[in-house]
Amino acid sequence: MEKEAPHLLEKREKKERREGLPELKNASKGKVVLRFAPNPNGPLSFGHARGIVINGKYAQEWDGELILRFDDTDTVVKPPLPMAYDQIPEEAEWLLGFKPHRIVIASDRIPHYYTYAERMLQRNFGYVCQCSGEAFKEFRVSKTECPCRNNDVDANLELWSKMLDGTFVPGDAVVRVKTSMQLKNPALRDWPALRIQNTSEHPHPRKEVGSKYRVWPLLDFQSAVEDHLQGVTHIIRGKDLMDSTRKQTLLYEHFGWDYPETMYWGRVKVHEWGGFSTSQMRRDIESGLFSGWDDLRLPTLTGLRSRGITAEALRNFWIELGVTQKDISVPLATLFSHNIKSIDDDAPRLSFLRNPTKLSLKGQHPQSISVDVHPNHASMGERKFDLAKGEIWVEANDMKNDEIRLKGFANVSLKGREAYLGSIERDDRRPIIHWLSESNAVDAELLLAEDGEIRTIQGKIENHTYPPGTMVQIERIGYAKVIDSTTLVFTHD
RNA sequence: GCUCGUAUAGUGUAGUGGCCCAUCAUGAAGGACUCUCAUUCCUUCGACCCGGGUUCAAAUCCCGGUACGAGCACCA
Repeated sequence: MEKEAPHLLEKREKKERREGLPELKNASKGKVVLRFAPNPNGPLSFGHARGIVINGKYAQEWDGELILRFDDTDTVVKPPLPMAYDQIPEEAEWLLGFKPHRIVIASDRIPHYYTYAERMLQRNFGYVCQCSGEAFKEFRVSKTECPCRNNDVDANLELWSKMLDGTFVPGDAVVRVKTSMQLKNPALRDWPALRIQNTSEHPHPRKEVGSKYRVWPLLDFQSAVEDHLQGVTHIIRGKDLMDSTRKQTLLYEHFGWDYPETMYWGRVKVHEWGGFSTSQMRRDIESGLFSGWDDLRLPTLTGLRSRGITAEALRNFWIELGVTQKDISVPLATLFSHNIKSIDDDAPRLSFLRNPTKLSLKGQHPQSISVDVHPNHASMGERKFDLAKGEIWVEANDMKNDEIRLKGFANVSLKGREAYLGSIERDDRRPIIHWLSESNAVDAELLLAEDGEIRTIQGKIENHTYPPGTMVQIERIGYAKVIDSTTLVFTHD
């Protein structure tokens, strides 16, 4: 047996747990093109981060390209926000650590979409439909073909020109892709590809586009054509777009193109946030409910960033969730644990006192004492507390015990507002508290997003010179982000 | 209603017919270290939706059920 079938004797290797993202099908090094296509109707949100991280990670792993595409083809329902065109690329770069390789703006590419729409009409796999939405809905449900379906090519071209020249107004006509009205899935039956928008009343917010076009492609058509034009090889997106894939595949068959490989992820909810939409956030900001897109309470990328969540934490978080099609609900604690891993090593320790109470030191004490900036990294230096005045601050809450230890300093016995110095050595298990010397304490505020509100906690902070944006750990409280020398934003425990 | 999809510990996740009385993370509990309620480390807890079938063998394949989600927009 050893000679004839040695493989049967070999102990099979223990399967190893797959690390990172699942294998990309049909991929070859250097030839992968992916895209992330948000509607620029606001800055990026937490959910968008998944699209950027996953697509970006694959692009990186396969030495390919990531396209950032603005799907800004709606000027009425979800009109784009001009600032988003600048902000999104910056946010994407912050999150990825590299710039997207290409940026495509759909509203710049309308002529291309017209070209393919005309080709579709000429080859007779598309038609101009003058039925109302209601009327077509009935055809769709009853699997019957609408009369417009039998227009000949010339008639369609004639109607198409009326769409373009303004003879038709929104609702008068749309261009449909001929699939089949017999398709099992109603969503796929002769789906709409282009429609008319009233761009005099609702101009496109980009000045260079404005009211230039009346006819605009719908997502499925625009995206399908653009993916082909850009040579996209893999589409990874939410599973709510599964039927989109099926619609687009039918269009690709008409054109004789090959559809990219696809992967989908399910819906993600965050326990603590529930649902939110870009449009709703936009209204709430405009009405003054939130201070801006970077409001600490908002699940936008910029909001999370201002709260102190790092790009690295976000990346690791989304990669850990992977690309499963399950609909999931994650607790913020998961994101926070990634964030702690990302910041703790570099976070200087700082004291912040809530309800500060002043005590006077009684007994012999040194003029100053020094403690580490970071307990695990002596290289980060020391901070020095000046004790010449013999006055210190502690949190009122910590005065419940009379016998306490001032961290890094000495044991004290409390008698009212007087603290009698005891052993310098730690010789018992009394509670250890954080404290500040009077001369090193500055009035300060700790901002905290909680239950949809921003609470301000007044207190005393240890004087420091860390630049804005520095992530610090406030001892016994949690991690925070430095706004200025006397303001902190609480990140998480 | 029609169509599509998903179902593994509290929460995520690995697993594509035998390595699985099921991986890893997070969480919870306990402990070690530590002059922070931090970090790090250790231990423990805890799961294959239900019912059939195929097979020598099923978390893995098939059928049915159930639950949840999505699409059926002249939104993206």
